[in-house]
Amino acid sequence: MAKHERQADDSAPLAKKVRYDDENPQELSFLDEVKKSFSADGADFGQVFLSLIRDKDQKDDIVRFLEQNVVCNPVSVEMDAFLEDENGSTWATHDVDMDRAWSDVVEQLRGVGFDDSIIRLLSKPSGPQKAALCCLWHYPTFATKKRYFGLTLDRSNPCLKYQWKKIADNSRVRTQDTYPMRRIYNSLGPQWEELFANYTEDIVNVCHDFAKEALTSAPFSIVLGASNSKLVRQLLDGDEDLLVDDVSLRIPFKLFGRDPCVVIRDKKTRQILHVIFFSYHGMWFLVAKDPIKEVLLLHDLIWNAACQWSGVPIAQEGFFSDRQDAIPRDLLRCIIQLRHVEKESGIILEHEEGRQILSNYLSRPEHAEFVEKLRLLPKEDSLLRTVLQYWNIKSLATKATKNWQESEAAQRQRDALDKGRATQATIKWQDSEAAQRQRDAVDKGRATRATKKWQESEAAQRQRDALDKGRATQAAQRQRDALAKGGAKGGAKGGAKGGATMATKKQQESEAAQRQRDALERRAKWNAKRREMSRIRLVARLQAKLAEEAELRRQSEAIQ
DNA sequence: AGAGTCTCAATTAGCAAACG
DNA sequence: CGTTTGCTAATTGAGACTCT
Repeated sequence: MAKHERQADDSAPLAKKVRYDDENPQELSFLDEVKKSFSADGADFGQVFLSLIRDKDQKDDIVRFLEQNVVCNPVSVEMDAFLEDENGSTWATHDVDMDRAWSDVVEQLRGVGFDDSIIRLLSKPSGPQKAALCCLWHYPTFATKKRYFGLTLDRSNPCLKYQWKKIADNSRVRTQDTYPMRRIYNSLGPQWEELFANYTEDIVNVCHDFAKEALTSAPFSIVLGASNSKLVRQLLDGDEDLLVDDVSLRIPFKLFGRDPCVVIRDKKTRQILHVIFFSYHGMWFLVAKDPIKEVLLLHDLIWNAACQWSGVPIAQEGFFSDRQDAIPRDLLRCIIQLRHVEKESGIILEHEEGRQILSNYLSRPEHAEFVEKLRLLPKEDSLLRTVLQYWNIKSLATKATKNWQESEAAQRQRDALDKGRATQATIKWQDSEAAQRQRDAVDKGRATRATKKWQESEAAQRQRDALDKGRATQAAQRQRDALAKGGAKGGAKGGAKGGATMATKKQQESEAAQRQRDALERRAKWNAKRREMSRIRLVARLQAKLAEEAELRRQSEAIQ
């Protein structure tokens, strides 16, 4: 501790800061950073975005559109409260108009063949029916705490969490899935056909109508993901009364092959009715596609402008841009997440897709050898699991180094493991649910070994061999001991007199059975006592050890 | 003397934490 | 997530050991 303070007193960072302050009295704000990056201008994010628009008339139209009042019925409930209601049998209410619209959709889906087992997997839009901003996502997955009767703005899902964190208050935001059916994530999309066969078209139509209603009832929208980007243009292009007008921007890249903004006009009056932004899906921020700084900045700009114009408070102006350094760690979280889905569904992620997600990581020269091995992996084997195992090998290598073993982290782990063992040995822990689960597991293990399948398995054979080996070792040891003692002692064992007492009368038989039962009972009592004693000894041993180490630490600290 | 316990080995399953 | 260590308990069985 004192060391740290001394380091701080060395005032190296302080000196640097003073120098920095002298040269640069004002640190670059995030808005300035965005402006500089796109050579743009403006006093806020909305103005900066407008300054990027190439067509002057289009820009003026948008400015006129922005002067209109935003009509909205914000919700007044806690929008994530539904996550706590684990056994609810219907969807949480945010807004009565939305409830009406939603039950209508549910009825339509029921009408085209959905039964209750599928209905409960539907995810209802969050927020008001009449919203200032609409965030349109693609479809919900099983990566959630609330799989039945869930809502779209679900912060227990890694992707939706991005919206939850970016936006401080979603009460004016309608967050909706184009396809509200919970499906296992797949690169090919939801694949309705396999589930709904002949009804697919009807179902898709219901979803599309609802999605279109969401977009056309809000003045501003953010549409997420490549599939949605294509679909939304299609839906609105197909409307006779509407005109989709691309907004050309002065930026050096495209999103989904286009500019990330369109305005929707009334075909007759050419008046702007909606402004729609396109954004990468949350998954894009999770995986290690090389995150070009400008793309991240543009996402912040789009979301900030959309929020500003619709009167929605932003939590972090630079939320997407600031994530850059977090990507390596998030890649692992992402893989764990995907592996979780694999295990749950039993469906293995396509190797090609996995390679894409990992492309950044795998392209590093130190992994070349591993990449070669990965190429040979049979396609029915999980790529994710293989990668995790690879990571695990590296983790073991680290732990095998003297450096790690002597580190504080290693000491922390040793202490923690001791502490864990001590808690497991306490009476309190043994009464806990975890202990019960463990006991159940022991039973389960026993049951497994009782099966014919296990007994005929290779593992069982290995066990039998090991037992034989153990016995042989013991026999050899005995022989050596006997020889060492001089051999004379080895006595005649008692003869086999078992058969002689074979009962001839029923009474004798029952008495023998009784004796046997008594013996078993006595044995059980003894066992229990023995377990209790060993438990007490263990607790004492561990506590003594912990106390000893604590004392040592105390002493060494005192010396320092 | 006889009842009860312990020993060797590997395996089942779970828990406590750490790392990648 | 997957893997590690060292603990919980049980199983196999024969022989040695301990307690009553």
